[in-house]
Amino acid sequence: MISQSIGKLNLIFRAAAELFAENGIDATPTAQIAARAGVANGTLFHYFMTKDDLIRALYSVSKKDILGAVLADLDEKQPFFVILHGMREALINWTLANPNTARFLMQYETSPAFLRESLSDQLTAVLEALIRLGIGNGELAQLSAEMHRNFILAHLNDIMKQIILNPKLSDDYLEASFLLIRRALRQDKKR
Amino acid sequence: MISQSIGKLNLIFRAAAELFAENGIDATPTAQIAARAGVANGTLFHYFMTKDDLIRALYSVSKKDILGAVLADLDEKQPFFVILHGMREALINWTLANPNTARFLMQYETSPAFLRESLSDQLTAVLEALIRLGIGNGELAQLSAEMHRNFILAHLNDIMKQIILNPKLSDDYLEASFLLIRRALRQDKKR
Amino acid sequence: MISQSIGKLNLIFRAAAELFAENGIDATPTAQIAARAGVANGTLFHYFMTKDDLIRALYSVSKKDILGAVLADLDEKQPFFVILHGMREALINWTLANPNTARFLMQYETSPAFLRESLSDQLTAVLEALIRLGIGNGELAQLSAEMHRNFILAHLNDIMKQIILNPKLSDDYLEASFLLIRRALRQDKKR
Amino acid sequence: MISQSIGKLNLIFRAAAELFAENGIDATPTAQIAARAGVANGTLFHYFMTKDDLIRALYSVSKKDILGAVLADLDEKQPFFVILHGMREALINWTLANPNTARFLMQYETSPAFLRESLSDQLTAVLEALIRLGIGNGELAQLSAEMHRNFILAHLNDIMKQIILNPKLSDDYLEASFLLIRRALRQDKKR
DNA sequence: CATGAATGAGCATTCATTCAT
DNA sequence: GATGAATGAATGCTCATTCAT
Repeated sequence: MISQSIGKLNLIFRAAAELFAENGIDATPTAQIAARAGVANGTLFHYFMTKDDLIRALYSVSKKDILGAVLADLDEKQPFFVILHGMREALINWTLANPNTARFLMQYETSPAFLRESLSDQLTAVLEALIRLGIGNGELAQLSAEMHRNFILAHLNDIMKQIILNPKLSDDYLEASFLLIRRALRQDKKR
Repeated sequence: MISQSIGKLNLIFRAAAELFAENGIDATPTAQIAARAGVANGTLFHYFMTKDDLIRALYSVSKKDILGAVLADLDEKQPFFVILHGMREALINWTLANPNTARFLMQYETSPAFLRESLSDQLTAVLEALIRLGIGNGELAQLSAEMHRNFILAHLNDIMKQIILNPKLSDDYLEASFLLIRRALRQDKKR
Repeated sequence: MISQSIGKLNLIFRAAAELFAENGIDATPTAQIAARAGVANGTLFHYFMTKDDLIRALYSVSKKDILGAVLADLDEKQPFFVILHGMREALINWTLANPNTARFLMQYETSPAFLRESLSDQLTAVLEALIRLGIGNGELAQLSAEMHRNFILAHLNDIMKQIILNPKLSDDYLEASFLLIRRALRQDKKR
Repeated sequence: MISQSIGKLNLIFRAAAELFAENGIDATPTAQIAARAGVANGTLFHYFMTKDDLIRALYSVSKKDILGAVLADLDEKQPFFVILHGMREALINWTLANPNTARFLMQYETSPAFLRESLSDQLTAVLEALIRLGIGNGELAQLSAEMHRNFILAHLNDIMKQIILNPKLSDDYLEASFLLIRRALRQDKKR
């Protein structure tokens, strides 16, 4: 057994994401997760005290992963829509590479348990900072940063959902839809 | 027994919507639904053969209700954005009046069970028809009806979610956000 | 509605016998019996206070019916084996005509509830009387009436089971098997 | 834990046989079986996926046991009726030693679920082979092996039932009843 | 008599969690 | 750490029985 060990913990995470995506979080027994991960039933509870712990840990790890991907290589010197386009592209690629995790995230963030927390994440903060810059330098319309942010987040969320339902979404469609965002948010050329 | 009978079936529907919204669909035992509805446990299964049947029936009824509200009083003679604005207003009012049902709908439509069906509803059809008219008479940009439709549905979905999280969302905010949609989709004045 | 009424009670009896034979006594819900009988659920409990009452009543009626058939036209003047052959023939015909009731009887008489009673019926009595006559006049072997009786009852029971499993049992087989009984029980010709 | 462990599985089998014999298969809740076996409710379902699985497994095990007992020490060199007598004795002893299992077997083999299968077991096969030998060497009457077999099986079944109802059945009775079988089946001395 | 909606105790089964090995 | 047998509280569902109409 030289080193094929991905680590049981990661095997569990992977199995959980798969099964949560396929059958739903509540509909997935821990025994099934352990089985697909190839570990014993009890092993899962060595890593996570409760099933809920596993869910929250998976959420935390996944969120960090997706944010890392979206916020990487972010060059604040670029124009706003160039940055946004890059972020969106990163999001799309991550979703294509991690469809199960994406589906798990969408599912979890709609659950009553999660909505009660309704935490604002790092993306919100970065986005708002960029938006303020964009409004300041005349790229974006004179609207509240909140409005811009919500609009953008709604779009990103929607794109993610569409990718999940149809991974072969054409580049043409994606580019055209980005144009709509741009038209909505940019400062009017004249006056 | 003067006449306070809303009917046990509706009591069950109401109780289910409440509890599903509060605690989640899977986290709600049928016994709890029956208790809150004020009926015996077995009565629930007199109306619905399984818990899943109840869920689907509630979804079906709720969907019909929300669509009825949104598509009522629809005057096709009006300009596109006037119609759209009216539909959005109806949606907002319905959501404010039926917050539990709204939360149930959002939850159910994210579930793997539902995504497998991924049915397109009456709203999709009506919207596409209106969009074609709008494109035809120059109100809307020369983009695919599909693109317009997805953009609008994403917005409506987002507004609904925001209303649920914050029912006191200001009219100013709502009007401004509608403007963004309009800017994105309208035909550019000048060529 | 001139007179097609077989009477709800008999409809219930018939439906119960059918379903008990098909699926087992315990596996048959009263609701199903009522449904097949074409009466309302509650109606069944107008005729029988409990399901158990229905079962016992059906047993009582069925037992009377089968005994009536087997003991009819019994001519005590005839030789023992002629009488026995006639009784067996009546039993076979009754079983062929009432397969469901026959299956119900066999099922019920094996149930722990019934075995606790272990009542001896009219057939036992009649048989023992005939046996004593047969022993007396030299037709039957000099064995206890109990032994003869058990032997005969075991055979009748077995024939009934075989008819149920295979209604087309040939006459040749039946006649040959009767010969075996006769050989077993008759008085040896020579001393 | 010195060694009194009979194994939970066997504890469950034993408890099930007892309760099935006492109260009937359908009338026995799994919770009661688990309780009498001294294990937790869930443990039963660790060994058997469903109650029906438990029933079938108990039947399979019991049938193997009784057949093992009846077919052991079978010396084909002996005359037919000596062999048959030995088999019957083994059956009687097994029934006396395992009354609960015996009652369970009789109950189960009368159930509609079982009758649908109506499998012929190893005993049938062995018996038929012996019968053919017996017919061949002139011990048995010139009748079909099927007829002999059914006659014998009916008798064995009846003896088992009598033992269950009255374990103190006298040896005299048993021997006399065996004589009847012999008279029925043996080849007539004189041509 | 007849109905069938309503009841609730009872049951099979599930599953997160524990723990001795 | 790792295992998986064992646990028992929780849950969906069944069904004999009741009763108002």
